[in-house]
Amino acid sequence: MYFKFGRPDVARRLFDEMPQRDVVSYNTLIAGYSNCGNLAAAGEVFDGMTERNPVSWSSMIAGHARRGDLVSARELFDRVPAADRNVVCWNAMVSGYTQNERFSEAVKVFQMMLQESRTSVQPNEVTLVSVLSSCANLGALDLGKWIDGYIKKRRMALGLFLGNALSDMYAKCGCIVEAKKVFDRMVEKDVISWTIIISASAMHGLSEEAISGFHDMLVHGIKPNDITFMAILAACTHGGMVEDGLNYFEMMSREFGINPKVEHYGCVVDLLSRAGRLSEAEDIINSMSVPPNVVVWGALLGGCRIYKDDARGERVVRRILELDPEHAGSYVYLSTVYASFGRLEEAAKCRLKMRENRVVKTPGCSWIEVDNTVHEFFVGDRSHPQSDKIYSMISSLGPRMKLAGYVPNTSVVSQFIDEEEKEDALFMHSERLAVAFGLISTKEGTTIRVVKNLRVCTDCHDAMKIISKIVEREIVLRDRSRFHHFKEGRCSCKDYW
DNA sequence: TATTTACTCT
Repeated sequence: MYFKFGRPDVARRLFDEMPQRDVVSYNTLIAGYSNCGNLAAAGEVFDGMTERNPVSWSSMIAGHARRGDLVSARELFDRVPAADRNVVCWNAMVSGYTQNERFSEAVKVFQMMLQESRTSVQPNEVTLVSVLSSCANLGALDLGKWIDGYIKKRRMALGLFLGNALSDMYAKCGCIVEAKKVFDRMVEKDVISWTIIISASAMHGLSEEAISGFHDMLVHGIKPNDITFMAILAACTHGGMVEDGLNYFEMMSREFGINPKVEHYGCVVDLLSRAGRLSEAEDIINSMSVPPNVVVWGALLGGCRIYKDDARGERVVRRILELDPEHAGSYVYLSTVYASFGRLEEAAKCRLKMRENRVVKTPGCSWIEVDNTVHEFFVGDRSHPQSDKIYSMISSLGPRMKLAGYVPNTSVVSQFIDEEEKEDALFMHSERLAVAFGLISTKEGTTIRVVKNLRVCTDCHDAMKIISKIVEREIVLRDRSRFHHFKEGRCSCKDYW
């Protein structure tokens, strides 16, 4: 109780004054310290215990995981005596990885658990919710489907948590129909269930469905929250429905009393910027009720890049670098703009600054699930065991793609861009590697599903359209914010993204 | 006394 009031000192005094202390009193103290992030104190108490139970262990594991220290969490987990390693200990480890975006590790631990669980513990709802969340992030549809089967086999109830996690997994793995089926099967639905469906429609470019989902939700008496509005704004952005988006943005505070956060401004600025309404977007930033962050300015910068508004772009970059001198996107943008004008000296200065400030770009990474295994590819990756086959598949596609009308993006700019960019151009983008691997390792005609950590570039987007046509395969590519369904030379996003 | 779902830009 005193921990909840932010008074660990009082809690500790009470503990020290107790006439006798059992394992429960120790555990309470550990949980208290660990909840308020004081792992040093928690560890001291833990180390001093003569007798521990699963509660002591899981509190410690969860405490470290919450602070992002997965190494310590895992060390503790590996030290848990077999007799104490109950389902909550496993869950603390799986959810620890999930919450720290270490999705593959979460899946690995879950698979370890299944190995052991034949004799001892069985996964429960909490385990499955965490693993499903990891599957959703990884786009691991096979494992997700397996878990769906497991839920059915064990006749587990589809409560709010499990139903939402399952529905979201299907949505993020590209199966929006399945996601809706799960949603329909759920007896009880909350704001999260509805938000998942709205956001799923948005991700798949089904703006109308997202909007009708929003209104259905209101009819069912569920109040939208701030995240629901993020989903509906994203739907408008992906569909290019600017006026609708602006209306929902206004409705949010006027009708639902939700004050826009910096995230909502991010959505609206993105909405306007992608549609080319750059000065309106800039006006919004300059009149925001909360200070704009790098994300908001970054959304406007994206618009400046698409619509080649260099003057505004320069202004925006200056604001971004004030907030984050290491903002990689700004430097890349600047060097491209300078180079396109032939201002090579400025471009070179820009590269120098990047090096001085140790700017690190997030490397492009894509992954594909084949036979229950997630295969990961980075830009220009040659580390995959089947690398030779992958690259020869790509080369063999080349001439066929050109015949079908594919023109690689060899604009003048590419000669002047910085070294890293050049590497990108020379090496293969990760999504092509993943798709090529899919082509050589799956049956003819099956859909290829790839997930990418960044947005797909125009060149790869063109390439994917052509590939889908010449190999007669559907390619489903999930990028950072949405799905592209490539089929017969076309993309579901209608080239607006 | 311990563990669980949706989230803006590059």
